[in-house]
Amino acid sequence: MGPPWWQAKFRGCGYRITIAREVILNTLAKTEDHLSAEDIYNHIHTKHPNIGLTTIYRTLDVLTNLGLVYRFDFGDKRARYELAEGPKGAHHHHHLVCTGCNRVVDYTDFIDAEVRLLQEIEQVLSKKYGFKITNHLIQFYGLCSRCQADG
Amino acid sequence: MGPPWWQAKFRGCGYRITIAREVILNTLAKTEDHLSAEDIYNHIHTKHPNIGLTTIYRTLDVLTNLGLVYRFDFGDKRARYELAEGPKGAHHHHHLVCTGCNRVVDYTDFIDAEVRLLQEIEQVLSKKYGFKITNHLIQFYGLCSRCQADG
DNA sequence: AACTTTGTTGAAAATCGTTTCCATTTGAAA
DNA sequence: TTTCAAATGGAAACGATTTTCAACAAAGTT
Repeated sequence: MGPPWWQAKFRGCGYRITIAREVILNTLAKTEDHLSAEDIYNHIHTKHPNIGLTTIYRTLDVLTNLGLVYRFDFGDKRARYELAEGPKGAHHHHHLVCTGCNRVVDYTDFIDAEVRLLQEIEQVLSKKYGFKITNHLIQFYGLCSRCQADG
Repeated sequence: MGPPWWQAKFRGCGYRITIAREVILNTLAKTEDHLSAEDIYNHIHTKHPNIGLTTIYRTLDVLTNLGLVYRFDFGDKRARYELAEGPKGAHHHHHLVCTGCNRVVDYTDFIDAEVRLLQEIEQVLSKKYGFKITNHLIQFYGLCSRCQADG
């Protein structure tokens, strides 16, 4: 197998491939969670004490701009990141967010119907408002069973 | 006509009706824009120099918790607020956000289809994940015509 | 009317995720 | 290797939002 799948995309944009970037990307690839910049820092720090938090923020910016990573806001005042689907990346999903404890559930139910409708809408909106639509966001908010119980 | 429609909801929760709250609510009711806390402060400040920014933040919290106001994040690092539909409030809509200039377009196209699908999904997700769903968010992101032109 | 309880307020200070600055290091093309 | 823009870490700056705290005001209670 050749070099990691994302390196091509990297080179094409004048970006360099560095250890920090590789480590950060791998961290995101290996988790199911929705990590914040600091989460990533903590995951990495033992093995790579020389990678600073600033670099993580900068790298996440780059990755987001490249479309390799999605940035989310789940209401807990910090950005959270998720690998966009790569070759064998996670399947497309949306989020169900608990407003009580900020837990996030990924769901794929109805994804097809959602995406189908979204594409239809995108087409209409593009034309009507002259937007070039690149992305969409769907999230549901509510209370998870535990938070309902806690009152 | 009786007292403003929202006062009932207010009293029922032990909240008091104050000038600040009335002014802030009226400001939101009179605009088409998506105002930030500071925007509201600026709108108000000439006529009500005694209403501080802190009060605005606090009031917006209260209004959001009461469900009278929705809080949005359009990616410009500050919360923006919009009156929830009241008696003759704005009709239900979703947002189209320009990632270039952060302009926001309200659209109502397909709203019925969107809401219908969302309700279906909500029902399934509620059951499957034990969530009590209270809210949803749909947004499209892209470049407005002006920002496309600017390259 | 005086008192009490409790919600509300403004100003200033604190918080905290994120960015910026800047001197130094590093990747990769020539 | 030489070269040079890109990338980095640490410290300082930023900026929206929250917290603190003492003063205030609205309803109820005597």
